[in-house]
Amino acid sequence: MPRTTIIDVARQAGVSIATVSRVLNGTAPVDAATAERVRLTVAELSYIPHAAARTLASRRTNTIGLVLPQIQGAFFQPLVRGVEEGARENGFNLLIHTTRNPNLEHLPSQRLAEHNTDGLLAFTNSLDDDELARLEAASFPLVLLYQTPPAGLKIPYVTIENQAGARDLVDHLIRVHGRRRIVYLKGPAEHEDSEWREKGYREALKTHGIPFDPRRVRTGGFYREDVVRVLQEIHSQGLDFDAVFAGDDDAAIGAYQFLRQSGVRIPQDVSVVGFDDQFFASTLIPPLTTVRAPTEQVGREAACMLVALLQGQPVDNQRVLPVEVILRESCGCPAIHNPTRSTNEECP
Amino acid sequence: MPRTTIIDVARQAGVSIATVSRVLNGTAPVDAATAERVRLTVAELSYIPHAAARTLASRRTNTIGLVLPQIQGAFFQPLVRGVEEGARENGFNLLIHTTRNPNLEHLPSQRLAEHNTDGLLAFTNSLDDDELARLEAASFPLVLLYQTPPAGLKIPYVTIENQAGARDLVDHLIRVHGRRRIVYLKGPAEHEDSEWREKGYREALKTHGIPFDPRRVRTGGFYREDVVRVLQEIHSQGLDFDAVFAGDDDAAIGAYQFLRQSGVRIPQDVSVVGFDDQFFASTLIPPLTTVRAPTEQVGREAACMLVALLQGQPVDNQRVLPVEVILRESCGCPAIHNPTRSTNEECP
DNA sequence: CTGAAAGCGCTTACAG
DNA sequence: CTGAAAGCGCTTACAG
Repeated sequence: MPRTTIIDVARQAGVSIATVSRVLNGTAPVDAATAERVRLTVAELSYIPHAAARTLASRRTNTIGLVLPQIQGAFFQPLVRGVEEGARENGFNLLIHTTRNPNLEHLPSQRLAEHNTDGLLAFTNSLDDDELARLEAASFPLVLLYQTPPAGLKIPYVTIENQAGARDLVDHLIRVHGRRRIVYLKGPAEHEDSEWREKGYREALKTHGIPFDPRRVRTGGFYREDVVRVLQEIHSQGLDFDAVFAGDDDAAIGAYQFLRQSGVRIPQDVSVVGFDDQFFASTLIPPLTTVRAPTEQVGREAACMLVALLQGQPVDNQRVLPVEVILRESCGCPAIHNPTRSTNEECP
Repeated sequence: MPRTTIIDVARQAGVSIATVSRVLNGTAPVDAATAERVRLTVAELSYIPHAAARTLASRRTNTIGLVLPQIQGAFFQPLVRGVEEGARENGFNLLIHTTRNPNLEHLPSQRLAEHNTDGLLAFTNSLDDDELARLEAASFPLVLLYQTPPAGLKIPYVTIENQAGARDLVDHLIRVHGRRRIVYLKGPAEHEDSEWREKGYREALKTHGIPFDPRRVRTGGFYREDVVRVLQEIHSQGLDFDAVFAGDDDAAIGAYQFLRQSGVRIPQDVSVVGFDDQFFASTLIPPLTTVRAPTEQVGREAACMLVALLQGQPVDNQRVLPVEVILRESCGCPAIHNPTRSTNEECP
C-alpha cells in the first residue's frame, strides 16, 4: 500500500500542498481555520512527512554530527548523553562517528560533514587541523569539544577549567597532606586537557616552592594498563613518590592496582587522585578524591551552541565550564559518612 | 560553494548520470573502461552521493530500526553493539528508538517503521501485539529479539536457550551443592525470558524430586533495588532459602547486597547465581556463577536476518542460540586460579 | 493568506 | 552497454 503523502493531506483538506507544508513547518502565516483543518487531516491520516524528501527539498538535514574516538567508557557516556539531549531538545537528530572503530571505514569527515549533517561537533584530535581549516573555509558550522581551535582558525569551543581544577587538587595534596613528590600521569601527546592540567600541577608546585621534576610527569595516563606499566617503570627506576595524580578516574584504578599489588597503602603511603568524578569514583576502595567535571553539561552546551550557530544566532567563541574538587579518602582525608559529596577544599 | 553532484561527475567523465549511478551501485553492466573513468572522476571530485536523494529516488532508506526499552546497562550494551555491527557489516545504518526514554515523544513505531527504516528489530515488549500485527499485515520486514511472535503472526525471531540454561544452572545447585530451597526471581510479568527460565527451574526441581513452592518464585528480579526489597519481604515472611537464582547478573548484585547486610555468607550459607555472564560477573566478590548468554551474537544475528529479509533471501523463522553454565564461586564451587573461564558442568 | 510550479539529487523503467 | 526522462515527496521563491 502506497505511503500517505502531503498530496493526500492537501486533497482531503481541500488546500494546496504548499499550505500543508506551511502549517506543518510554521514557515508562513496560514488562516487559523484552514490550519486547524489541515492539522485534523494530518492526524486523521496519520501523516508523517518523509524525512528524506524534506532534507532534499530544504537542503537541511536537521542533523548534527559528533566525531569522537569512541563512545564507550565512563568518560564518553555522559558526554554523548549530553550531546544527545542537547540535540534532541532542539529538534535535531544526532549522527555519531567514532574514529577508533576499526570496523568503520575511515572517512575524512566529509560524508558526515557535508552530506549528512548541518554542522559538526568535534572532540579533541578527532579531526586534524587541515580538515578543520577546510571545513571552516567552507563555512561549515563547527564546535570543538575540549579543544581550542588551531592557530588562525576561529571556531567556537567548549571545555572545562582543567588548569584550575588540577591546581586546586594538587594544592590540596601538598597543603593538607604534605605530599611533595607527586607523580602526574598525562594523556596522549597532543591531548590538550592534559597540557592544561600539567600547567595547574606546576602552578601548585610553584606556589609551595616545590621544584618541578620532569621525571615525575609521564605519558600514558588514560588507560589502566598503561598506568600500571608506567608506575612499574617509575618504581624500577628507583624514583619514589608519595602521590599519584592520574589522567582520569579510570586511570586511577590502574594506580590502585599497581599500589595494591606492591603492598603500598592508599592513602597512608601514597595518595591517589583522579579527574572527572566518573560514576564509580565514590565506590572505589578507598573512595577516590578527584575533580568533578561537568562532562554531560559540556556535551549539552556544545550541542546548543552548534544549534544556535545553525540558526544564525550569535554564539560565544568559547565556553569554559567550572569544575570542583571532590574530597574523599584516597588523598588522605577522613571518611565522611554523610553521602553528600563534599565541595570543600579543606578536609571535611 | 555548491555541492558536487552526480551531474558534475557525469559531465567530467563524459557520460550520463544514469551511467554514473550504475557504476556506483553496480546495478547494471557498464563497460569496464567507462566504469574506470567514472570511478576516477568520482575520486578526483571527492564525490559523495547525497543520502537523502538516494533514499527518495530508490524508496529505500538503507537503514534498519531497533526498538528497545533502553540502551544503557550491562545487558543492552552488547546487544546494541551486536546489532550495530551486524547492520554495518551489511552496509546498513542503524536507527535506535528507546521506549523508556521520557525525553522522547512517544511514537507508535510508525515514524521509525514506515518512513525512516526499511525494517525493524523489536525487543521483547517494545511493540505491542496490535502494532506487530499491523506491521506484519503491511508486510513490513520485522525480526523479534528475545520474543516469540504473538499468536497468529509469523515473524522470525532470535532468542537464546533460556530454559536449558536455567535448568542446568539449577540442576548444578541441587546436585553438586545440595541446595533445595532455591528462590527464583523473575523479571516483569510478561517477560518471556523469565517464563522460559522458570520452566527450566521447575524442570530441575522435578528431576530431583523437589516439590515446587510458588512462594519461592517472585517478580522483581531485573533491578537491584527490587531484588533487595523482594528478598527482604521473603525474609520477613519467615521463608528460608539456601540459594538465589537472580533474574540476571545485575540483579544478583542486589542479592549480594541484601545477604551481605544481613550477615549471610555467600556461598557458605546461601548460593547466588545469575544469568547472562555480564562483563563484571567474574569481578564480583565472590565471582558469580551464571549462564553465559551470547547477547552480542543475538544482536548481530538478528540484524543479519533482517537484512536477508530485506534482500528477499529466505530466512529461518527462528534462531535459538545456545548458552553455557559458567561455574565460579558464588554457587559454592572452589576458586579457580586459572583465569580461563570454566565450561564444565561439574565444579572444576 | 494561498496556489502553481520549479527544483532538491538521485534511481530506474523504458527504449535503443 | 548507454542515455533521456519521469518521478521519489517535499520546500520555497514567485505571483497574486
